[in-house]
Amino acid sequence: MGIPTVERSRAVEDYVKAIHAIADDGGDRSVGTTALASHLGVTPASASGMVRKLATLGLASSSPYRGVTLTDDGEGLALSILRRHRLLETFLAQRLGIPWDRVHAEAEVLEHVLSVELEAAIANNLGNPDRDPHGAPIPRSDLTVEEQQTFPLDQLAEGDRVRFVRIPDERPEMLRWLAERGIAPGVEIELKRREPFGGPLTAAINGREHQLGVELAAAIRVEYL
Amino acid sequence: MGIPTVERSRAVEDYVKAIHAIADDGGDRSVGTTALASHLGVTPASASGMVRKLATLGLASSSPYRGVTLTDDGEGLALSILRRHRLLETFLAQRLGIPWDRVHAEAEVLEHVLSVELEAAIANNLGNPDRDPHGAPIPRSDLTVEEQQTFPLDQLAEGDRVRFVRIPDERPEMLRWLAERGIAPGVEIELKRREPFGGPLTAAINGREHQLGVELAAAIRVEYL
DNA sequence: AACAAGAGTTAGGCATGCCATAATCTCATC
DNA sequence: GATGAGATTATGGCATGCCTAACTCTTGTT
Ligand SMILES: [Mn+2]
Ligand SMILES: [Mn+2]
Ligand SMILES: [Mn+2]
Ligand SMILES: [Mn+2]
Repeated sequence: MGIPTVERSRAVEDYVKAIHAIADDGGDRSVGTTALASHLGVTPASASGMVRKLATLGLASSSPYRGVTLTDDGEGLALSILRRHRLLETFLAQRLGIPWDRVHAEAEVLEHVLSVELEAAIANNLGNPDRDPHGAPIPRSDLTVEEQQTFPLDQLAEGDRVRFVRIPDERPEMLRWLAERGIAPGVEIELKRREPFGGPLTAAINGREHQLGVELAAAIRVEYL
Repeated sequence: MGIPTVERSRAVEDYVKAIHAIADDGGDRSVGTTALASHLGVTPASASGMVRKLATLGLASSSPYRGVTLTDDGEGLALSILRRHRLLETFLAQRLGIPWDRVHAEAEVLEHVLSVELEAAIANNLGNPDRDPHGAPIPRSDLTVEEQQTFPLDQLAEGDRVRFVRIPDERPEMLRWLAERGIAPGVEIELKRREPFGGPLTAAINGREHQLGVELAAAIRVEYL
């Protein structure tokens, strides 16, 4: 633990964030070098080197050939970056009217530069929001996160009625497609039909029917009502 | 001219800004390497090297041993950074309630990272302000700047009545001292007395008399009513 | 139990970027 | 035309982060 006083390079922060992200959706096991590397678009050798560095910085621990795990410090750093990222996205969308498909790219840069004071001011200005524009939970200032069980829309059965919870923020085209149709976290969705063989899903949303491709349906996370 | 599309390092931007700043208050002549170096806290050798680099980037032109001048491109870059800086200061102070003595440090970092879109959104959100919290003019989006003649408060004669126009943003203590007394750009000032030998000035501001040290009085720029 | 394939690591380098010291050079002035 | 302040060059150091090539583990299969 401990308040991050040290200067952390952008690369270090992005690696830590990546390790956190990969571990998180693979159910918390340790992260492989290759997965990490491909996530960041570098070679495994590079990732391996950086992992060693993260270890000396006390951010990760890795037994060679066994994968990486974040230390408590590393986990804290990851969460604090995630907090800044999501607060920024929320602020940009809500206060500056930046479309939700573009806030991610901006936040990706600003997250590495935001001062503690500014982070606090933004959180305060927004009334300490729980979720970012894409429905992702914003880590609280004590770095706890509300966990919630969600399901990908493509696993529903016909007739299921659910609420749209969240969607990844990295795919602008998807976000734009949804925005054009007024589909955003919070709306109710009823699954009408699903075509076999990777066919589209038909869903009723806001009183209209929409055809959702499999990729999209897999990206949309929902909760049961 | 031309829209800055290329990646410019933070150092490059700060050098250009420094050249602009030094040239600007010395009445536009070319800037010496040593002055530039000491302004940035590096050795003349380093500044010399960077100046050569700025020249290859088309941002500055320098005849060796004769000092540096910004090219039109360089001037444009300087002004655009200045615009971002001052928009940021205004935004932070006005929308996020950051005290005016702290906005400078934040802006100093963010100015290098702000996207064009965000700059526009901020300007728009603020209603395209003319001046930052310290009274400095904000370059317009076409990079023109309103020039205005001002005088340092310490050059006034007893009895002069003036308006506080601006104050440098780099000295937090000064700013805090002023803020505590409700003295900010826009207020009227009447010079009551000046003590000789570098003594303080007595000025009536907001219906109260204040003793202003020489340094402070020299930093405060005013216009005649 | 041996082995191959895949995952991971190490070694060696390269590129960028920025700055410093030391030595040298230039130019304006006396 | 000597001098000294200012400027430049030559070298080198350090920090970052990436790559390729070659090697070593680990593990699942046979
Ligand atoms: Mn990032
Ligand atoms: Mn998001
Ligand atoms: Mn700066
Ligand atoms: Mn200012």
